[in-house]
Amino acid sequence: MQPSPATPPSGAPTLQSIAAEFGVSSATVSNALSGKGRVSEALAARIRDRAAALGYAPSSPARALRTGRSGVIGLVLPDLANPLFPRMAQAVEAAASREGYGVLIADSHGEVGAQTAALQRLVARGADGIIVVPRRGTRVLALDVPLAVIDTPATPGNTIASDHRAGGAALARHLLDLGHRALALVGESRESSVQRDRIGGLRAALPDGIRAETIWLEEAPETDFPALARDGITAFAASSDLHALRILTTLQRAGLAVPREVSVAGFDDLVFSAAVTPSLTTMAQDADRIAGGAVAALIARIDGGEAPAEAAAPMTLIARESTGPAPAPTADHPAPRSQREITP
Amino acid sequence: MQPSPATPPSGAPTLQSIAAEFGVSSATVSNALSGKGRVSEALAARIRDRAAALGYAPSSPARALRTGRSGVIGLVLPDLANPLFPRMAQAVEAAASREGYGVLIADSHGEVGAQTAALQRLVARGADGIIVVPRRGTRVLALDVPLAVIDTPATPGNTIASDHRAGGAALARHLLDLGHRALALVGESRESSVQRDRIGGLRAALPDGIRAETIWLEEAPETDFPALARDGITAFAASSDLHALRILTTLQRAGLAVPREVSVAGFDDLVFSAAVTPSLTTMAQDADRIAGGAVAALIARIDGGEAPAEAAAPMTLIARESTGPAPAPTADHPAPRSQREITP
DNA sequence: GAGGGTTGGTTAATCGTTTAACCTCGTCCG
DNA sequence: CGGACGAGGTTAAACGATTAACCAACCCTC
Repeated sequence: MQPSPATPPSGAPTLQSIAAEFGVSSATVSNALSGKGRVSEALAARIRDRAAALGYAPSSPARALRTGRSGVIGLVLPDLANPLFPRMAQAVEAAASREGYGVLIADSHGEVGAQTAALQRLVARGADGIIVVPRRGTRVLALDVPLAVIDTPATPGNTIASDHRAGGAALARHLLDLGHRALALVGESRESSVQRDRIGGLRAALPDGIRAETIWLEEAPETDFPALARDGITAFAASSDLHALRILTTLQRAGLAVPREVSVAGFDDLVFSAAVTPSLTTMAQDADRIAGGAVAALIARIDGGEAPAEAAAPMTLIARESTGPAPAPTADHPAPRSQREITP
Repeated sequence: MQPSPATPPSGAPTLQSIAAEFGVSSATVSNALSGKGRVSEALAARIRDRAAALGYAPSSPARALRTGRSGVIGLVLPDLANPLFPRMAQAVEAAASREGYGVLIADSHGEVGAQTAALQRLVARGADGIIVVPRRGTRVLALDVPLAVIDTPATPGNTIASDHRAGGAALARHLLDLGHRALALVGESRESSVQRDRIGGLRAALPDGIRAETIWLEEAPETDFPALARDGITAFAASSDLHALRILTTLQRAGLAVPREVSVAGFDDLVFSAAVTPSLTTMAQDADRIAGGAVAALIARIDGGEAPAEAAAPMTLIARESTGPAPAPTADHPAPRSQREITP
């Protein structure tokens, strides 16, 4: 009984329709394709060929119903419009599909309530596990579904994240090395643990005697950056390239030369960062590594094992044109004395 | 027989477990919850209460298997890292979840092969339909699954899109109204039908006698924008805010005042466009409308009907600081004579 | 030449929901 | 009082894949 050319009665081929062509049972076809049961190699080969020719794909609902696994993971993001997250989404999608998983997205639109709602929707849709990038310092409620959280190493419940603190420190060192002794550290909101870590890392790496002004834009939205520069600040380090860009263009507009007179640096190496003039110096996250780690941890959890916690991924400095040597101190703005200089 | 407090034997509640509590059949519970069959209102109410209390959610694989509908749509994007698409993804997700659908994403990473591969993965995962934002002028292959395409009105097979051509024309008019008579139209690639339409719309709206230089960055990546400005160009219109930003910062760096000496405008109102100084004038897409239209059309197709084709959504001009009146012509750069001025 | 092992399958149950078809009362009407 | 009817359920079959349990040959060995 050879395969009849007859297409399956209607729609997509199923195990049954293929089985009927060969006059065998559907279990045999299943076994042949999965290589699990006992099927003669000859028959198995013919079945595989035929299945391939028909473009057979197992019905995922049927498989999901039987096995209890949907092969889909959920991804909850605070705000897709924020340029940082698409990068993460892209990396997660790539990592997941490499592992044979699909990705169901949910945007919590920045609202805390929507975040939990999104989680539940994803669970209801049958996600095997969920990756959450929590909104500003939100604690993710424990759910009875495997979870992986991308936040900061410091956050309890965090699965994997960039070492934002070390990243901040490295950026601080970069600026110190360039001779800057008066910096402005610009964040948006203290409530974001990521931003707290970045700014905190920057601060902590600055020795005493260095002038450092911390500005939270949420609290001081009208900050006059050019005025700060004229007041002696020679470098701005922002917690995001978006703010760095804002600072950069504002300084440029005010006639200040970047990086000759003032340096500017940010975080995350956003799409535009390389495109602007001067191109932005930035601390980049290794999105692929973070996403890969999150996906791996999540899958491990789905498969029952505990996740091998790899907490902090290093960030890397991308030094571009927007940072340069600190300008020579003028009489107007003497260099602040650092402790290092005082104690020889 | 009242509901026993006993939780269902294991895991999530099912129709059966609830039915058992009430001593009725699972069909009755199904009917009570869906309001379809014949169930006494009293019993139905008790069942609904209990289901709500238990947090019952129907198993989506089971439902999908039975009904042939997964309640999930796929979204294929060319490149999530490109800031234009997340906006669209966000709007699609919002519209879809409003309609009770989940969104499965797939990033084709700009590769044409990956685009078809992504489509097939999504179909295999059981997507009821797919929304595609095709990569630069790629024709989407016909699949046996409902499709909605977001490209340009001109593209065959397109479902819905912004009227990029009219948007270009409107932007051109804005610049003409400001007195500009020498423009540079800057696109990235001719292969993108969206960009062709935008630049084409700009060109077409310019009367004879207006100087207009079209620049495709893919072909002339080293274009010297400040030189163009010094050569008499007073306005740059870019097919994307990303390029507009690049032009803006390059001009600023070169010491040209925007918009006093040169105007710059772009498309899409990307995240950073309002944040830079000067803020960017831009032609914005109505992402919610496009996404909503695409989702509606797709669902209509899924439900068997033909989609009500609403082809072109208008774009809206967001005039900000980066465009202003054309500078008074100097002896060095006399205003080109427009036909309008010649024939009174 | 009977028992044991191996090979190559088949049968049937199961996952949870939906839905058409059927059944069993009680009621009402002619 | 017999039959029709409606209200309120129940039964059972499907959807398609997986998998444990079973079974029929056949081969080999003692």
